Amino acid sequence: MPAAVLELGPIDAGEALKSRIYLRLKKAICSVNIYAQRDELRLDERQLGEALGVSRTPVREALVRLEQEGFIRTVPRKGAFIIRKKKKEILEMITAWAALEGMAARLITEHATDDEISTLRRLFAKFDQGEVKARIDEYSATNISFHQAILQLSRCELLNQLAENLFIHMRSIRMQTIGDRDRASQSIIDHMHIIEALESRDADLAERLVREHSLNLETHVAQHVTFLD
Amino acid sequence: MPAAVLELGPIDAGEALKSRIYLRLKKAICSVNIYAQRDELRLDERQLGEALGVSRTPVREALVRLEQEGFIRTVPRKGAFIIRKKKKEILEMITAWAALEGMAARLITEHATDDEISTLRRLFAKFDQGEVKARIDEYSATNISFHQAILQLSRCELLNQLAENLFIHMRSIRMQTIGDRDRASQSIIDHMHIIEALESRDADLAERLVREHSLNLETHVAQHVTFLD
DNA sequence: ATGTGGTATATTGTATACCAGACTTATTGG
DNA sequence: CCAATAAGTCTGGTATACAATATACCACAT
Repeated sequence: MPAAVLELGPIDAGEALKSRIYLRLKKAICSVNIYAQRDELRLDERQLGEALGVSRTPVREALVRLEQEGFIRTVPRKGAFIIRKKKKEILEMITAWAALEGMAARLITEHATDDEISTLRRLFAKFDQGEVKARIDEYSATNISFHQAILQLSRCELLNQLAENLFIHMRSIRMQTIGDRDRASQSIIDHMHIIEALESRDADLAERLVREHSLNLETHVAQHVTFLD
Repeated sequence: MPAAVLELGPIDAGEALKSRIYLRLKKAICSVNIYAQRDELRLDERQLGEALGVSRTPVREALVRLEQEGFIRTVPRKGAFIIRKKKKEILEMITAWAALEGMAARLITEHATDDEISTLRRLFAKFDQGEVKARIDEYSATNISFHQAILQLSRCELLNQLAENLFIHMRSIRMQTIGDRDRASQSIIDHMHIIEALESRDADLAERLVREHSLNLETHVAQHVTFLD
């Protein structure tokens, strides 16, 4: 008598508690506007464990991960504090981001198909030039999608991952600066030039445009962002 | 009676146990030639704790950090295994490295003093062209110093840190490939061109030379390194 | 002989207990 | 009243105990 053959996917036994706690905490930390608080928020292990219904052990392991990623800072015998990034650090992140995304653009000119590149153009199809300012929130989301798409199309997992890690920290900055002056209008123009460079497979130009686009943000933040520090 | 004033360096009470364990394990992992082993090495928590004279708890927290940095992989209920990098992953690391170091070179042309740049040249003063092959180990060390110096002179802490993390994983690769063919001779020529570009404050040229130098390594690894996978 | 299933063992995941350092507060001496 | 010190509490660091699960081995049945 032959055994029955059932279609069974592997059960999700994995994802340990510590990983789920890590994700929960990360989301919670990212959604707190740290810069509105007067001083750095402390995370109490016992309190967190109680709130999540677990013991301190997995909470601590999640905290170690968050520390390693730069979200929190643990001071021996004092506790874990959500890090408030210094302006200098934000600027450095944008610099590193510029380097990574520039390389991604270069790779796209070498590896991506025309079809893939055309998806970038379609992202902005729903925006007419004039509309951008009116639908600023929607545009901000599209803007973020554009940059993530660049990284993904590079087909370089590591570039994507490194940039994503930086991006999480910069997310709030990006959203708060997109509305400044006429940055949104300029942004969409830059993006179109980048797309054109990618379409014409001009690696040097694409890299330069992407880099300069990011470094413009850096200059803007350096000059006009005041809520840091 | 005045208390005696003793010259005491600050005791290393700060650095928590988990951090010291982390460093020890990291060093140990890096010094193992993983690619010589037949299959992935497993790290036994209890055994490690016993060897270090501590309990499993701080060992586990060190392992979490190592996992997050990509040195090990922990499988639930099975343990922690030293990761053997795939060739594809090594190539991606070199790509990301090229992007970061290229940006560092660009920053140097903008921020570094002539004096700082001249320290790069002095690194190679002790090598005559012909000598390089003979003193290959010494040159390999100098080579590594050169690249680290580029990152440090950029004055961008983050670039330096990101690149350093990549570098640790690539260290063994770099040392094993420097001896191949006439890579060492070509290397020193490339380095001199890079230094010249930095001295003439040509940002675009310096970035390009640095990037191409790294991407040459990538091509070499892609073509000639066989002990991965 | 081989394959299936159960049990024993080893090892990780989680919880708890205990310790040490830091901050707070109260008390005492000036 | 102020300052300094000591005690108490709070919190993180570490160790240990307990639970869950994977692996290996062995017995039994086919």
